[in-house]
Amino acid sequence: MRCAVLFHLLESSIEAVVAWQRWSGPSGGGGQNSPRVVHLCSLNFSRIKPDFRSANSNKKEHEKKKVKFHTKKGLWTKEEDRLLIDYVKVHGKGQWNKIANRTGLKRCGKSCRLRWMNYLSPNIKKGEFSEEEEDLIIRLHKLLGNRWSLIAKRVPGRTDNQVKNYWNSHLRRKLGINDQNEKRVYFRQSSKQVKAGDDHHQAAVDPSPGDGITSTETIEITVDQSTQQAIDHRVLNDTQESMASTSYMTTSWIPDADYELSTLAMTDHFNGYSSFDLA
DNA sequence: AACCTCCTCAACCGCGTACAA
DNA sequence: CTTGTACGCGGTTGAGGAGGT
Repeated sequence: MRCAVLFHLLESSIEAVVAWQRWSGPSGGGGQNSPRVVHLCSLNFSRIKPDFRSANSNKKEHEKKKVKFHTKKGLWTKEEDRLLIDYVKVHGKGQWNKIANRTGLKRCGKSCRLRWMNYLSPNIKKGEFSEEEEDLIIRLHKLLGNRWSLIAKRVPGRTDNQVKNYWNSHLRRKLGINDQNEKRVYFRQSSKQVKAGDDHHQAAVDPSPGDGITSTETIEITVDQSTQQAIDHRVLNDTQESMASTSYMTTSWIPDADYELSTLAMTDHFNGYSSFDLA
């Protein structure tokens, strides 16, 4: 019994760390996607530039205005698609900003990339989501939250945009989630900081559909110091074990995505099924 | 048939990091 | 170190279609 509780707390702790990573980034949403790295024991902020936004904003405004006069917006026509497909056949993916010059297509590079990645690429599966895909998305979302790119990487043939849209239009309603009553669970730790410099020791965890918590409930779990140390120790050991066969151990730096997929495997283990089923 | 409402999803937007010059 | 460019991500928007009245 005590063991089961410990595992539960351990799982919660892992999810809290993942959630904190997700929630602690600079506001605006974009920063959590690129290959950010986290330190195994102490999270390191040195790679995050303090005020990069202001440095870039003027330049980007200028860029935006410049582009606005020349680029077309809105839905793509078949002819535009054909031009883009022909371009990729010849030049491959990348260099999206050069497409306009090379093909006469009046679209910005960003738009071209998006069109290819989300629609034209032959690897994309179209049509209805299967029950297996749906189940997979639900489970992955439970663990990773709105990290659509990470989720999409584990749903073959589906793009982050497809997964995101499917979640927002189908699964949210199916699971009874809406903006007003999205569940948010808080873990309070009495003696151990989850987040560097955070005196309140709180980490918000994404809503977990189907976990039996009603929509308006808030759960607070208080963990005493010794228990927390045991959890920390166990988390560290298990994480290191899971990484033991990889080169990550040589530096103890882990790419963000791999860290989370490792976490996924661990939590799957505690849930009673293997993450290999997910692939 | 006309109008309205709701839903879906492709596309846009803002912001982030990486990297080369 | 700064600047410019490229690329990637999540949140949001809005056109267009479906269904109801």
